[in-house]
Amino acid sequence: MTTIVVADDHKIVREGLVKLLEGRPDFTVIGEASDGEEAVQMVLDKQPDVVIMDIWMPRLSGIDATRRIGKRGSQAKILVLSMHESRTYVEEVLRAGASGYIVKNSASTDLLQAIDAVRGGASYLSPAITQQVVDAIARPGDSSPSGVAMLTDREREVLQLIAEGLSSKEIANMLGVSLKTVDSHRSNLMEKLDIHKVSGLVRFAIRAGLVEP
Amino acid sequence: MTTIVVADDHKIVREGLVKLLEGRPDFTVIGEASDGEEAVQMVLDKQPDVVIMDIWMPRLSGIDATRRIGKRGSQAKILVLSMHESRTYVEEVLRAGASGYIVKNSASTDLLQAIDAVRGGASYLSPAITQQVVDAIARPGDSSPSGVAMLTDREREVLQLIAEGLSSKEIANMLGVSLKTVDSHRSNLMEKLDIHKVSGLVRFAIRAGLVEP
DNA sequence: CCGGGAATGGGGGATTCGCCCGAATTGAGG
DNA sequence: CCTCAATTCGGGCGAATCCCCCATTCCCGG
Repeated sequence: MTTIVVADDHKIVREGLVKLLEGRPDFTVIGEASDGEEAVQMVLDKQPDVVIMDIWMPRLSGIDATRRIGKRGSQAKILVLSMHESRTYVEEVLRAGASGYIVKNSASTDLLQAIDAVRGGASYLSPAITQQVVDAIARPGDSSPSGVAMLTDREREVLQLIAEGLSSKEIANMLGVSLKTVDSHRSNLMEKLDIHKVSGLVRFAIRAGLVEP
Repeated sequence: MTTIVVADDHKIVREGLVKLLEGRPDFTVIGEASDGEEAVQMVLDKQPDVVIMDIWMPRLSGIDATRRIGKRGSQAKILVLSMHESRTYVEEVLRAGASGYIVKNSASTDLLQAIDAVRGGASYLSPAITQQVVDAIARPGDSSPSGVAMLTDREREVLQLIAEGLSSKEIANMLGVSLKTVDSHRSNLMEKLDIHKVSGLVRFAIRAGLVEP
């Protein structure tokens, strides 16, 4: 028996995934989350065997959620679901602690196969991206994917929320911290990225895969 | 004999195009422009038969430049060159008055063929995107390209420059108008699009194809 | 010929941003 | 144990943004 949590901001996608998973009697979906924060809470609460995590999510990206879950000591295996095949995402995701990366183009049988793989402690990467990962390993020198790696978890979160259009005050309320703290993070990440305008931050966040265009 | 103006912000691309065009003795490149403003001036000045126009350009996008050239009564046929194959761009471009749309992936023979076509008063669309245009025509109901159509030329320019990271003051200097005028345009376009944050404007401009991510 | 949209310009004010200065706490790692 | 990075929070200030109000000029279409 394998217990599963599904995290995706699109309800229809979630429902479709659940339907797919119901095809396997030994799979049980024990929870659904519609954003990163909710996913983290749910995983820590219900301790599933596997988490199917969308990479794009409001409030907290799938990458950050993955990072947090790992940091809190959960044993849940995380399988990241993405519509993109570019190398930068894959590296970020794996560095964040995910066990698998599967593109949304994959066949449903691939998804089931991927779940079995990560459940058993193995890794799973979609065929479409394995080659790119191999390429990345082949030349580890240029490991500056886009600059996101320079940022801390909190800074990445703040950057994402800025790019989503929230003001510092709104971000402060959402994260439950002071306006001044958000302002510090904003200053620090601007310094690190050497981008000093909102417009530049938004474009960077899009390129880095933190928000949708 | 066909006279041609080439407009592209990348020097190497321009030079490559010129080399390609030199293969045809009946083609003469009579000018090169590195941005939209320069392209408009040059076309009005030299009255070429055909303009090869990149869709991405600083100061003034290829779409806006096309729209202006048509408005000034020039008889030049405009062939838009783009690296993107998505439908929204094509619609915008054709609505702006271009005679052709060719993707940068095309073979050089296709480019020459396209020039001949527009020179003769015909239209040319890259094979890769014709199907998408047919689809768009098949269901004319959803003719809400993205909202850019609601904006005036000037507003689109200002939006592009905002998304490129310029402040209102810098935009005013670049366009040679008052800060207050830019501020007016900014307010008006935000009202029209119902987007009241810089981050939202940047994402919109990227989706609309005005700036690169 | 006249209305209206577009572009131009201006005053003023509330709010936010960007950056300067500072400091306390916490936790991971040498 | 001690250090350092991360995170938290504050005060203040100049600049920029955003949103009102307003006017003039020009040009296009009815």
